[in-house]
Amino acid sequence: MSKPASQLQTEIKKRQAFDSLPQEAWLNLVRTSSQLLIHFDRLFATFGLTSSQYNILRILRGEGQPLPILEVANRMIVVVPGITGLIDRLEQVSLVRRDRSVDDRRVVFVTITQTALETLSKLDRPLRDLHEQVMSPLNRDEQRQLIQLLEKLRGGSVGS
Amino acid sequence: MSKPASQLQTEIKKRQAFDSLPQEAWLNLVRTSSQLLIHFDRLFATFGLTSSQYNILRILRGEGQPLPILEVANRMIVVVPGITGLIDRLEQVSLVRRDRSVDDRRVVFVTITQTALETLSKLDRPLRDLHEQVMSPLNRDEQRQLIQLLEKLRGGSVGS
DNA sequence: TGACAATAGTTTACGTGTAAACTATTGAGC
DNA sequence: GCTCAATAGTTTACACGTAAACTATTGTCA
Repeated sequence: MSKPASQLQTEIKKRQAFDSLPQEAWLNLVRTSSQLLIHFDRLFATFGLTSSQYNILRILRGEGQPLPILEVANRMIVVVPGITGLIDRLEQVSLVRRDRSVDDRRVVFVTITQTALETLSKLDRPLRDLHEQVMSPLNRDEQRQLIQLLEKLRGGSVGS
Repeated sequence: MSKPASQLQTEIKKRQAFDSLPQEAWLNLVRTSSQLLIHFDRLFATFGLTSSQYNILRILRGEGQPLPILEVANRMIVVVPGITGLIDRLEQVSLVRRDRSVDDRRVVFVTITQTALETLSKLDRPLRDLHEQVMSPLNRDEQRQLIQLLEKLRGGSVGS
């Protein structure tokens, strides 16, 4: 029985050591992300939103004008068919509007409503605070280091 | 118009810079994890499994003996009600078996089947290779650095 | 102009994650 | 021995994410 080799290993009560260093890195990545995500989901929930819904609204606000549905989908990590239901639900609670384009009747523009803009502005501050909070275990240098490692990781080898 | 400040910023066609460093770190984390996850999902899919299903089977194999359902749930990140359906589906395709305990008739033990063990063993090598592959943009020192940063991040400030 | 490929979006079907309410069984205290 | 809280699991209801098949519209090219 060797001493507990790593934090993650202890957390998940794993008996053996990790199969490999890459595996340990990978599991740490997934676990950290999913664990911190919970806090953001909760914040959004207090405003009656989900993460995905918030992301859509944020994209629309950032753009400042109506966007075709598929363009919204492209800017999310979301796959095409999923976007329909998301927009449906946002439309039901009047956070966005759908408008068929006159130029090309295939495309549907999505417009953010005033209500949604107000909700978003109420969310800005708490969200920013939460970012600070979850990242607070790392100082600014470490945060920059992390960013650099993740960018390198994403940029490399495995396409798309 | 300032020059593109970061890779992620370019990827998501964001106009403004990030609101803050913690936000940038956070978004990098989520995006990296979800992006790499795709590759693992695909590998599991070629064996007719999902990530969650694989995780359950792996836990059962690691344990070497039947486990109560809630114990399995605890070792996953999964919330209690979710586990029922997962086990249901695995049972339908004969990868696990359910056995009600005789000592305490409330608890249900889950047992991994021989078929599942064989599937898992076929998966071991390709999975290990995939771990290597997705992590290959980082050398071993960088992987260790990443692990250390993530552990520090997870260990800090935000409870639960 | 008439067939046909490409594009935008929706529908359907399935697996999963979350929360809340519910059933069955057990154990503890009186 | 009976009541009652706690524990193990399931059910239900809803929001996604993914893939495949489908509709509607447009553009191309002969």
